Amino acid sequence: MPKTNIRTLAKQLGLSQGTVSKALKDSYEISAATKERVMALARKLNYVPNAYASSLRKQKSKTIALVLPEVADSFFSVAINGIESVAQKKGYHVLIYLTHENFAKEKAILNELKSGRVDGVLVSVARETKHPNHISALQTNGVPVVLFDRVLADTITAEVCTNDFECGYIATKHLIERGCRKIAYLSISKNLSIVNERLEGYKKAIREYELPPDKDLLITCNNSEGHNHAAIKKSLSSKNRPDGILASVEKLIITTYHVCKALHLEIPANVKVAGFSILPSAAILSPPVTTISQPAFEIGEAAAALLFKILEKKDHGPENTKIILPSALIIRGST
Amino acid sequence: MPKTNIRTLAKQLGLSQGTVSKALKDSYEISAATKERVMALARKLNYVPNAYASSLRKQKSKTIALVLPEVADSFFSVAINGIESVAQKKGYHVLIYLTHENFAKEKAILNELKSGRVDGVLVSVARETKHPNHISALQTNGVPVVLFDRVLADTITAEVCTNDFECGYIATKHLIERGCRKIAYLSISKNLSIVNERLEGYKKAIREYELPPDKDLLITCNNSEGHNHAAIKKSLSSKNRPDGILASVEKLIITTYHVCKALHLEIPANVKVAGFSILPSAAILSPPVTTISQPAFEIGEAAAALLFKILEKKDHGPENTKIILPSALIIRGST
DNA sequence: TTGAAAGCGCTAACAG
DNA sequence: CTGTTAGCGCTTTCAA
Repeated sequence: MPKTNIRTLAKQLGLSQGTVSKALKDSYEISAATKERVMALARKLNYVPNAYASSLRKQKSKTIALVLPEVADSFFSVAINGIESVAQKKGYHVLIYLTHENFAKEKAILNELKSGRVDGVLVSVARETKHPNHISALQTNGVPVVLFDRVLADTITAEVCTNDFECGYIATKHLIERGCRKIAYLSISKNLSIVNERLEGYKKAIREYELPPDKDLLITCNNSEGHNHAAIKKSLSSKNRPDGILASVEKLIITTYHVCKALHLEIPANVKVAGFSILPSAAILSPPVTTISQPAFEIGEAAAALLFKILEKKDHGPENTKIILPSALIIRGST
Repeated sequence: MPKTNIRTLAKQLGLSQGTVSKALKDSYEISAATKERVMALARKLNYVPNAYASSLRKQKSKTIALVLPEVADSFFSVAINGIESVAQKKGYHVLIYLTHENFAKEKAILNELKSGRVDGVLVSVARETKHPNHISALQTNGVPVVLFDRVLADTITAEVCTNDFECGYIATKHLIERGCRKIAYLSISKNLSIVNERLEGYKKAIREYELPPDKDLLITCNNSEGHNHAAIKKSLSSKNRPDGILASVEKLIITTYHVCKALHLEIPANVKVAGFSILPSAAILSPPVTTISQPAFEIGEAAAALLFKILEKKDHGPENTKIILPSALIIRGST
């Protein structure tokens, strides 16, 4: 069965391609009767327009790309929902790419996206990413970019993120007020601005309460579960072990719990734990973990909405808009 | 800056479009010298081929679609990783669509995918989906489909899933051996074959141990967290409350834990809980939850690999292959 | 209100 | 080894 295309329809109806094309999109130029005939046959033959022919001709793809470090993280899974819901409403398709926190891969992916395959791109950068050059390169090619959550410092890109500095501060303050004096901060990157914002908030609280700053309390984790487990274990086994832990991402909370379990350290008696996360199981962990809970769905939604705003050029110069949505500290048993 | 395309390159090099095209794909017909010149200019002008022009011409898109009920579930997030890793290796792009368990949406999405936008489709069906008609329709249109995890009974589609019947049986048997006599099964659908397979395994164990079958113990949940919470709560509050619970999907485990907490029911003393899940936090819940752990990454990988096999028509008739990967019962504190 | 024709950027068959 | 040419299926002037 040969695919039915516009030509097939046109031939069978004794019309020209152009007329059929216009009829299919309900153009005002076409008579109601003709439209009816065209629609009827299209339905009958189950005509589906070829997406790429149309994209090629119109130079737009009705597709956006979503570039993520990973997907097995509650934040990102929920953010995808927000993004997808907006895209679906707009009739857009979503290409998903995972960088696995790898900068080279991220760069390669963004470079490929210059191909006209997408009209715009949403990015949450990898932990290894330091410079925005690959992002600017894409923008220079006429593909708008919106960063979300994992944004880059000092870029002129549109961005949606949360109040990381403030949350780092509030969470640390909370730990201090619950009696912690040696609070470890678990980072996943030395350069990621979001992680550093949280760290700066942490430092501000430390300063404010005049706790001794301690380099050993700043633990840089990475993408290897084994490495992270070892690093946290080392810290929690040391003589000078921390009595509080602030995890900058979800998986580090889980690793910390595992380490505490292995070392028979009681949470919160021996060490208090808080972290950035929207784990649905946060409240039923043993003990329930205090979290800084990000509005993941809303961030995804806002990022997608902003991208469409740029695509539709409604607003004047939304290319540099920065949107900040607030997170909330949810205190539970671990602190 | 106008986009550089093949014509631009050809003009600047004094070559024909055809030659440039061939040179770019390293065709044996082209001299090394010419290739060098073409490549050099392409690099210099940062030439990126237009994906849609090529797709239109070759009638293939180097793109697959991934149609999922949801993404905020450990199983699906990890499966995406498996799928994406295979796709990336093959140089394919991945379009992601969420049905939110809604059949009409699933149908609409699959219908759209007849547009030539993708070369193949991976589907895990919605809880509402009963018939495979919309899937066959896509296949009839020449788009191969592979179902994974949430497969459909009695289809002639390629499928990758796990040994659900056996796992339902083993998990139920385990609960019985730990002393349960009234085991509730939490379903998310009356028609989903995967859920029913698990249920049949459950029933087999019940029969084998001659426990009284009880309709009230079969609790059908749905997509509404509120409804599920209420249904489970009602059951666990009843006089005849179950002493064991088998949850057919991850989120129902979490809901069950929340309900037990609210009702002050001790797990495992008052009620034992097990469920299908690969929650990374399973071991640090309070108490750690016994799970039937599916090889999510491998399932995703296998599904994608099977799809590519079909696309490449290597094998003879893989269109009807059924692959079953085994899950494992991981016994923890909740039972 | 409809038709004719050009062309989006690329590929592939065929000719030279 | 390189060039010419004819589309892939659709949209969009412009003409009728």
